[in-house]
Amino acid sequence: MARPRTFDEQTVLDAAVRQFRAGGYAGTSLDDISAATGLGRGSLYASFGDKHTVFIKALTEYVRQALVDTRAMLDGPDDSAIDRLHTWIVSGAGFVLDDDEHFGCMAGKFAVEVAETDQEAKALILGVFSQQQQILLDCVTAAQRHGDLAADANGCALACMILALNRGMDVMAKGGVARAALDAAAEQAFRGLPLTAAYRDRPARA
Amino acid sequence: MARPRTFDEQTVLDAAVRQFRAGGYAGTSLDDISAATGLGRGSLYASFGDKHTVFIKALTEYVRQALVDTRAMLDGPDDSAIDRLHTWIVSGAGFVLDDDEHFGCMAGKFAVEVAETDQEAKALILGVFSQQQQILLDCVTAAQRHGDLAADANGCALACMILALNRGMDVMAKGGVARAALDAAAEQAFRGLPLTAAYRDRPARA
DNA sequence: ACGGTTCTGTACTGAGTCGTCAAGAACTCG
DNA sequence: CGAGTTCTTGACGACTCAGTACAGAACCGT
Repeated sequence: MARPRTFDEQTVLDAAVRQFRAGGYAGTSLDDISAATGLGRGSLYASFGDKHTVFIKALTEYVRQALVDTRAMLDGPDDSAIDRLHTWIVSGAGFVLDDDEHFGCMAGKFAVEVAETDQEAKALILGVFSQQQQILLDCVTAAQRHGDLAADANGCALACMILALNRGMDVMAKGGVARAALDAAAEQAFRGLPLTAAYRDRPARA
Repeated sequence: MARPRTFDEQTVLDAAVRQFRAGGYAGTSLDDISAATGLGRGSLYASFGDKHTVFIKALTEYVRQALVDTRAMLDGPDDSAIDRLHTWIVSGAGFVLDDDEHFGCMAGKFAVEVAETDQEAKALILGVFSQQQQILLDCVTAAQRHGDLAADANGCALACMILALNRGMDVMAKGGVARAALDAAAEQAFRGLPLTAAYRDRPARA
C-alpha cells in the first residue's frame, strides 16, 4: 500500500517529553525535538500537528506514566500503607536529585510555566494532581484502617498536604537547597501526621 | 551637563519583574519590557545591559522585596509567634490566588525554569530560600521560647518543611487545585506542628 | 546663545523559529 | 514490473528576537 513509518510513535513522544521537561515550553523549539528524534520537521507536523499539539500529547503521556508510577509506589496492603506513605514523603527530594537529568515533576513545572495561559495544559495538570491526591487518599485511608493513622483525621486534607509538600520539595531541590535539609524536612513532615500510639509502639521492622 | 533621564530606574525594574514573573525568562522578550515601560530598547540596553543582566537585576529586586515582605509577616514578639506562623502557613494559597495577576513566588518559578542552567539565578534563588528559612526559624524559635512549640523540636527541619509546603501550595494553586482544598491542607499542616499542651489549652483570642 | 554631554527612538543585522510545500523515496498490491 | 499511496527530507517565506548603530532631542554650565 504505502511506505511504512521508520519511527516509533512512543519513542518520539518520550523524546518530546524529555525535551519539554528539560527546556520548558517556550524554551523548546521543534528543531530541538526534531534533532532529538532524528525526525524531520515535516514528519513531525504530519504525525503530531503543531508545537502546541505536540506539547499536549507529551504532557498527556507524562501524566499517564506519572499515575502509573504513583500507583506503583502507593497501592498495596493496609498493613504497610503507612510505610508506603513514609517512603513517598521522604523520596520527595530524590525525585529531582536522584534523576540522572535532574528533571522533577513535569506537571509542577508546567503548572508554573503555562497553566495560567494554556487551559488545555491546565486541565491535564489539575487532572494529575487530583488523581495523585486520590491515590494518596486511598493510602491514607488504608493506614487509618490498619490503625496507624488516627481514624478521625481528615484524609483529603492530609493527601493534599502531602502532595503540596512533595511539589514544594521539588521546587526547593531545583533551587539548590541541600538534600540533607530536605530529607530532614520530609521526616519532620511525616512525624507531623496524626500517627496513632499503636504505630509508635509497634515493633521495629527489618 | 547632559540630558536627564525621563524614567525612574525603580519603575523600570518593577515592570521588568512583572514581565518576567508573568512570562518566564524564555517567554519574555525585551520588546515586552520595552513596551511595558515605554522605554526604547536602546535606553534599556544602555542602562541595564543585555537580557540576562536585566533578568538578574529584576530577580535581585524581587528577592530584596520578598525578604522585606517575609520579615514583615514573621518578625515580632514571642507571644504571637505561633500566630504569625499560622498566618504564614495558611496564606500559602492566597499568595497566588489573592494576587490580582495570579503571580506567585518568582523564586519558585525560576527555580523550576532556569536554575538548572543559570547559576547566577540559582544562587539568588538559593539565597532567598535560605534567608526565608532563617526568618521562619527565628519565628519557630520564638514560638518555642514562648512555649507554644515543643522545645525539643528540630527548628531547622520545621522551617524547611514550612517553606517547602508554601512553595508546593503555590504550584498546586497555579495548577488549578481548589482554594478550599489548599486551605484545609494548610490547616492540617499547622496541626502537624509539634504544638505544646500549653498552646492547645490557651484561652481563645479575639 | 552655544557647545558638549547624555538620553531617546528607530532602523538594521543576523540568528532562530514556526509552519508549509514540493519533490523524491520506500513500500504494497495488482 | 508499474501504479498508487504514504512517508521523508530539505528548503522556503514570514515572522520574532537580541543586540548594535546612528541620528536627533533635551539639558546644563558658561
